[in-house]
Amino acid sequence: MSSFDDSDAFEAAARPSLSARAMAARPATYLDGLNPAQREAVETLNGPVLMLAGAGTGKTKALTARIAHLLTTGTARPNEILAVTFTNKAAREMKTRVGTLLGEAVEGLPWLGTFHSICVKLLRRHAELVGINGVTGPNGASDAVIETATGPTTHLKSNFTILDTDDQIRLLKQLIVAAGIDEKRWPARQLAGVIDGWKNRAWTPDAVPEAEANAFDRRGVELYAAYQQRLVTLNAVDFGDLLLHTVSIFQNHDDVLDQYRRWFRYILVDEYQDTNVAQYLWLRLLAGGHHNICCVGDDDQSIYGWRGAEVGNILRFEKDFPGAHVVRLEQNYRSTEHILAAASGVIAGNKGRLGKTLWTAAKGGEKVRLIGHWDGEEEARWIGDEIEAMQTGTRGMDPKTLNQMAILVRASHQMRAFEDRFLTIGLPYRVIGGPRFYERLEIRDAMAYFRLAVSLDDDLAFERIVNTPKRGLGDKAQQKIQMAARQNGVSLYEGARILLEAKGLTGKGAKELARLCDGLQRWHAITLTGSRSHIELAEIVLDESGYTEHWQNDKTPEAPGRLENLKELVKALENFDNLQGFLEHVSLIMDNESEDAEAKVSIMTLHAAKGLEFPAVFLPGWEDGLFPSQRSMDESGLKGLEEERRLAYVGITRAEEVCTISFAANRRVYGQWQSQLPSRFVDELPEDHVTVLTPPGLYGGGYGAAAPQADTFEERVAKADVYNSPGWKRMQSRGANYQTRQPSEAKNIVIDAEAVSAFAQGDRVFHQKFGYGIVMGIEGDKLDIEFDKAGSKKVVARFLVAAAQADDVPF
DNA sequence: TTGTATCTACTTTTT
DNA sequence: GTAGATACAA
Repeated sequence: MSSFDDSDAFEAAARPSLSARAMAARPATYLDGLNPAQREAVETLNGPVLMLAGAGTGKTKALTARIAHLLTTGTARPNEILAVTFTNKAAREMKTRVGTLLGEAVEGLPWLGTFHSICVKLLRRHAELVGINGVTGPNGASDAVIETATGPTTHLKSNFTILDTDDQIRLLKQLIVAAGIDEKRWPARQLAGVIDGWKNRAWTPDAVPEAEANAFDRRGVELYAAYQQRLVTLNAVDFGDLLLHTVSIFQNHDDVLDQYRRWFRYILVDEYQDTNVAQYLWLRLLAGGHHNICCVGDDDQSIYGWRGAEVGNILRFEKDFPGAHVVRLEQNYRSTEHILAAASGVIAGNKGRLGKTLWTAAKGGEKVRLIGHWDGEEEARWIGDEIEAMQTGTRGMDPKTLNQMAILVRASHQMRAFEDRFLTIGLPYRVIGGPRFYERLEIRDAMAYFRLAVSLDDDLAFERIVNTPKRGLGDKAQQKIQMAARQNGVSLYEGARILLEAKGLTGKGAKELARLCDGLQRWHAITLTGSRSHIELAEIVLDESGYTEHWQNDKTPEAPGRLENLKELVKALENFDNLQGFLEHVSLIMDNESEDAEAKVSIMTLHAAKGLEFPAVFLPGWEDGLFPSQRSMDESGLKGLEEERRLAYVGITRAEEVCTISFAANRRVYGQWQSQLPSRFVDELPEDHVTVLTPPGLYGGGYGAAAPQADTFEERVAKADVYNSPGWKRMQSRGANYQTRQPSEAKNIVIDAEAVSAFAQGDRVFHQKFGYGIVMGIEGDKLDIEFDKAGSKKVVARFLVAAAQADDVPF
C-alpha cells in the first residue's frame, strides 16, 4: 500500500511502464460490449465531452473504457490523466476496473482520486503560496531542501494538518467565546455551516459579497476572517480550504496554473452534477488550455445541493465549453421494467430537467412493492422478517443472499430501529457510512499524541490530550496553561513548561503535567534522531502516555473494540516510512471499508447509496416530513422538494429486481410518538407498476387500521423508564467532545404496578430495548422474564421486573 | 477536579 | 432518545 508515496508523481512521467504495457493490450477487451453511445463517449478523445448518463446505464464502464482508450492509443500517459471522483470508493473502483481492462497494470494513474485527495497533493506542494506552511526552506518554498538533524538533507513538503468537522467546530467555539459573542445566538455548528457554504462558493473572507455578509450580521464574516487567521497560525486547513486554497493558487499564480495545464492533458470528472462552485472553477481553470475535459453526470441524480453543488454546472456545460460533444446514455441495464417505470414516474414530477428517456430491453419482473405499517418498529420487524424469508425465496421470487439486499434510509437516525431489530433476531447487517475509522474518539486521541510527538507546537493536539487520560488538569489548570502560552507568545507545550517553571501549578496536576511534558519531549527527540522505528515510537507513546492503560481500565462495552482500533492504527503505520508521512495521509486512507466475508444486509443512507446497486432494496420511512424531509422543504422550498424527489429517484433506481417502499402511520420523533402521513412521493408512483402488500401486523391491519387500545401491557412495558431503574447505570465523561451514557447489563426493569398485574405466566411480551420475551413467573409484584438474547435466537437472558412505586414512574 | 443528576435543544444528507 | 450544558455533591 505504498502507493500513497507523495513523491513527485510528475517526475514519473518519464517512465511509460503502464502505457507501454497497455499498448500491448488488445483494444477489443475494453471496447467489447459497449453500445454505440458508450462507444462514442469513449472514442471522442479530444475536446469537451459531456456524457449524460442515466441511472444504471453503464457510465462507470464507459468512463473506465475511456481511460483505457487514452492509455492504449498512447494519447496520454498515466500521469497526464486527471480523473476526479467524489468518493474514495468510486476512485478505488475505477482504478481496479482500469486495471482489469488493461491486465494487471494498476500502478500509475497517480491523479485518479477525489477532489479532496488531489487537492491535498497539490496543496502540499504549494501551501506557502497561501501562507500556510510549517516547514519553510531558504526561499520560503515548501519543497525546499532543508538541513535537519537526521542527515545532510531531507526533502520536505508542507506539513499542514487537516482539520475535520469536530476540530473545526471546537476552534470556532473558541473564537466565538473570545469575541465575546453569545454562543446561543451564534452556535459554532451553524457558523461552521455558513463558512463552509462560503468556501464552497470559493469566497475568501474579503470576497464574501455584501448582501451575503449583511445577512449574517457582518459578524459572520469577521469570525470567518478570524478563523482563517487562526488556521494559518495553527498551520492547518479544513476540508473547504483544500479546494479554496487550490483555486486561489490557480487564480493568482499563472505560472503554477500553466504548469498543471501542461501536465494534466486529459481531465475526466465523474458525477459532474455534484460539483460545487469551487470545484467548477477549479476544473474550468485546469481545462482552460486544451478543453480536453470529459464530464459525466446525471442531472436527475443531483442530491448534494445542500453541500453547494450546482446542477447549473451540468446544464451550462455546453456554454462553458463551446463545441462540446454531448452523448446521452439512456439504455438501462440494471433494473426491471417496473422499477425503471416507477422511478421515471416519480422523477417526472420535477421541472427543469435536461430530460432523458431511460429504457430497458428487459421485460417483466417484480412490480415495485408498497406497504404501510402501524409504526416504525413494526416496519423494522416486517422488513427483518421479509429479509429472512427472501433468503430462502418468498412470494415466488428467487432466493437472495444477504449481500444482495440493502435498506436505504433518508436520515441516519432511522437506522437504529433496524439495528435494534436485527440484533434481536440475530440478522447480520453492516452499516455503511457510519463514523469513519479516523473519526473515532480513540483514533483521534492517538493521532493527537502522534502529532504532538512530531511537532511540539501543535496546540490543537495538545488541547485534546492534556487531560486524556485524566491527569487532574481541569478547566482551571488548562486556562493557566493557555495564559502562560499567550503571555509569552509560545505554544501550549512551551506555555506548560513555563508555568511549571514558575510553580504556577501544584500538587497532582503539576506532577502529571511535568510527566506529560517530559514524555512529549522524549518522544519528539525520537522522531528527530530516529533511534526507534516509527512503529515502536507509536507504541511507546501510547503506553507511556497512559492512553492504552486508560482504555484497559475502562469497563464500558466499547473499550475492547477501542483497543482493537488502536492496534489497527499502529498496524497501519507499517505502510509508511515515518510518522510524518502517516499523518499526512491517514485521513485519506483509513477508510473503514473492511471487506468482510460474512454475508450481511447493508443499511445506509440514500446519499451513501449513490452509485451502488442491489438485487433487493428496501426504502422505509416514506412519510411526509421525513421523506421528503421537512427541513429541506422549509429551507429550500420547491428546490428542496425537487432534490428530495431526485433522492427518491436515486433510491428506486438502486434496485435491480425487487424494490420495496414502506411507510408507517406512527413514528417516534425525539422520543415522542407522532402520527405520520404517507409521503407525497408514494402517490406519485405510477399505479400500473406497483403492488400493494398487506402487513400481517400485530394490530392486524397496518396503515389505516384502527388504533390499538392504548396501554396494552406491551406498551406499558415499552414505556418503562429503563434508565432510571435499579441495575441501570449511567455513565458520562466530561470533556469537550464526548459524553456518553451507557446502561450496564440490566437486572431490573421498572414498570408501573398496575402493569405488573396485567401479566400472566407464559405471556409473550415485547420490550423496546430487549425485544421479545416470555413471562416465566410472577412473585408478588415481580415478574421473571426471559428475553430473547440479542445476536442469537436462543433465549438466554433472564430479567427480574420489579414494580415501581407509584411516583417512580412518570406516566 | 471529577462524578452524577437534570435540563434543554435538537436529527437531513458528506468530502 | 440523545448529547451537551449546567449545577452541585463528593
